[in-house]
Amino acid sequence: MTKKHIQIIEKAEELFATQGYEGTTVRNIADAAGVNLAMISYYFGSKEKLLEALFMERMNATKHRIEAVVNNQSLTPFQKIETLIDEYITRVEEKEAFYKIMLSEQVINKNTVVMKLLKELKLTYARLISSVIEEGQKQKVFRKDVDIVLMLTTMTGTVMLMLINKDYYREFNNQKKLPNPVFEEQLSARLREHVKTIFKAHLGYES
Amino acid sequence: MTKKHIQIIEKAEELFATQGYEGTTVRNIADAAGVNLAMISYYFGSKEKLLEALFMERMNATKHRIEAVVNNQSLTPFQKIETLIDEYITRVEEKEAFYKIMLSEQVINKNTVVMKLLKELKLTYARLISSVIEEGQKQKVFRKDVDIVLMLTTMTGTVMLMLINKDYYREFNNQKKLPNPVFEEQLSARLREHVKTIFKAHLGYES
Amino acid sequence: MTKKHIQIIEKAEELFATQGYEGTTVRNIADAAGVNLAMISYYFGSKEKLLEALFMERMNATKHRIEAVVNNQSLTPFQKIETLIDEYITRVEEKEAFYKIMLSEQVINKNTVVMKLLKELKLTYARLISSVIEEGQKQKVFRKDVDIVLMLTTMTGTVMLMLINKDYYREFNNQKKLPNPVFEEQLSARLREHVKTIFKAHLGYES
Amino acid sequence: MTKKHIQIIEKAEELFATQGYEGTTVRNIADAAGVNLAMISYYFGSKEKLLEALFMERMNATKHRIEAVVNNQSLTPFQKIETLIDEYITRVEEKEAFYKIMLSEQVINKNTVVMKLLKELKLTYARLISSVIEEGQKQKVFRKDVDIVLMLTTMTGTVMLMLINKDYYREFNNQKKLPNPVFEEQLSARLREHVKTIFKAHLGYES
DNA sequence: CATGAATGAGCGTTCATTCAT
DNA sequence: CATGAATGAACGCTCATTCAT
Repeated sequence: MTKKHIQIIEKAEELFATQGYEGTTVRNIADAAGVNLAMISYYFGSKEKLLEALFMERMNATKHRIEAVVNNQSLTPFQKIETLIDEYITRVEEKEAFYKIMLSEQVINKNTVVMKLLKELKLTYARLISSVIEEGQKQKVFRKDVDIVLMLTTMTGTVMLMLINKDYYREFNNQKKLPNPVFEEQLSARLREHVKTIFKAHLGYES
Repeated sequence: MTKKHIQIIEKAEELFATQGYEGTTVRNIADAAGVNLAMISYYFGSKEKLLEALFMERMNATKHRIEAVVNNQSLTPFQKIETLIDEYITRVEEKEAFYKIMLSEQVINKNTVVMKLLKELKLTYARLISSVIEEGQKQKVFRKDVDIVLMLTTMTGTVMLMLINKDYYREFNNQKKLPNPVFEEQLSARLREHVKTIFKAHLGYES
Repeated sequence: MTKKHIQIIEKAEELFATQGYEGTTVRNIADAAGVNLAMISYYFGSKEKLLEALFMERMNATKHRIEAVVNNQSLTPFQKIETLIDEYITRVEEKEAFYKIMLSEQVINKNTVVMKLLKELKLTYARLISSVIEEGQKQKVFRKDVDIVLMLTTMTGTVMLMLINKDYYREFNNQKKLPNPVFEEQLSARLREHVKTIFKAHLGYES
Repeated sequence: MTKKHIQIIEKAEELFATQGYEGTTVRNIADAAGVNLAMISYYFGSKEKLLEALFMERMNATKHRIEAVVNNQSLTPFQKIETLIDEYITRVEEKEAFYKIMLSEQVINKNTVVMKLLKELKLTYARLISSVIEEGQKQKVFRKDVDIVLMLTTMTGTVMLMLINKDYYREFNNQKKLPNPVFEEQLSARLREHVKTIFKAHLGYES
């Protein structure tokens, strides 16, 4: 990964998120990254491969973070769940653009390499969470009948939809005048609490 | 609305959902709808206007349904909320393609006519729900501190993400062999219950 | 020639003059004339044939006017020339649009029916003028060596270029504030005198 | 200006002159110039911009020629006028195609960049000529009341109309059998003499 | 004669990609 | 590895014309 590789990936991420994959031209990316147009094909092979590279990069980081939490022996199942929720929301906040692309790409269910990678990640993610849930069930702190995917769907769904509806949330709640960082922080806190509350109810534990 | 208008809109809906708006060509739509390429411009003016027509059509229907529920004097606030959840999920199940397009378009936050319509609809929707909530609060069956948008975000988020992750839900739960209609029905029921449970907890009422 | 025929021809004339033949669409004409789009093809056969009809109409009128002057036994050759100049300029002033189209069409030297008609008219015109010149030469009031086409070229060239450069003429001579009818009248008078002076010098007669 | 740029401009010039701007397709030009279709947009941005480039190129050359004559201190006003007439006719003979396009474009008085450039050039041209005339008037070799634009209109009109009526001139004068170069040379000489004679009469000088 | 609906052909333009240097 | 020039393919759209009614 040279410096230019990273520059290109970052600008591509930004543009794919704001204009869509199809709506972004290789020229757009080259211009934004300040590199020669032909370089993108040379470095990554194609526009599609650039998207793959971007996904690989971001998804690997995500995977490592999750594993770190799940394998952290010093945390109780309950703590792991709460940490995972926090980690997830933090990650989305840090990489908004990437998560928008991920969402878009999932809607358009093409049979691409990216989609296969994504599907694998999702299964891996669910299995890791599953192990945490089972750990909690053994310890009798979680309910028996937990629908993991449904629960994850609610988490990702809530966070994703909030991501794309942030402005509208702000408008509806008359918080347009609030400085952006303050609004973001408040929203983040509320979102975390909201998701955690849902999880608690669903898993049956009490904080 | 002639027959061909409808044909074109329906095929466009399908293709926009599966390939994205940008990923779908006017030729794709013309071929799928079995009409001449020029017809689409002839009828709708442009590809963009076709999308607008599609949104107008679908959003109007949605709006009327919601209003019917909210204005139904024979329902208690609690019943209205449950009916709205059911209506929403039913609507998404009926018009999967359209809701996928809506999701995609929201990610790419362009300043188009469609986006303006959508924003208006969302605000209208929230305001109607808001009136139901207030009604319930007056009757002291709902909590005082309810975050309407957050709640709606959870509902739409869960339903939307389930829409695009259905296959993966099935795979994770080893339900690949289940006949599709059965799976769909089970999922639908579970989803409705799940969302209603979250709402109950959030609004503070007991069924 | 029904009323609608004339309406169409007149609007077509206007549009062809201001937008060019290629730049004008059949729809433009139909809209401007307030008739159904398909009627133009039905009445005239095609866009090209409409242009032909327009040319036939205008050129016939022109031919009759010229013949009337040339065959007017009560005029001297000198009077005939002066009358022809006046008639020509009057005609151009009356039918500006048509003369613009004629000019445009001559530049694009396509082998169309229109062009053949136009060439014939030009030859007929030149032959009629020629007969007047010869008449004058026999009466020894005109020079022997007269280049008829060159002379006609100067007349039509001056009048045509003035037609398309009128505004610029006005601007250069600081007559922008002059009311349009006044400007037009002055210009017309000056143009007539100018062309007549050139003819006098060329033909060798004195007024 | 690369070789291909020039190739494209020259072929475009030819085609615009013979088929009109609207009547010429970008594909026509690409084929004629032996370049890829996309090259034209790649080099010039658009068909319109190609026309602009063509005008810029030709008009600059024209302007420089005129200025060289007007500023030539060794020439008397009378010589300048005669030289300008010769230069103009030579230029038109050399760049027939371009002058045809210029004429066509002026008829269709669109508000394009090209038209603005052209209007400027015409004013500049008139002002330069004007300075020569004034020079001659001070030296009392030219008349006091000279209508510069009318005079220029006659010159350009005569030359332009001769340009598009050359064949017809030949036919009327029974010179069809004359070899083309001979005809062209004779016509050129006659045209020059003709225009100069008109100017002499108008300006009042004697050669 | 009159017309709304329809269409094949072709328009100018843009795209991701390639390749000689 | 780096790049300006180039390109085939496809894009959305408009055109004059046709035809069933």
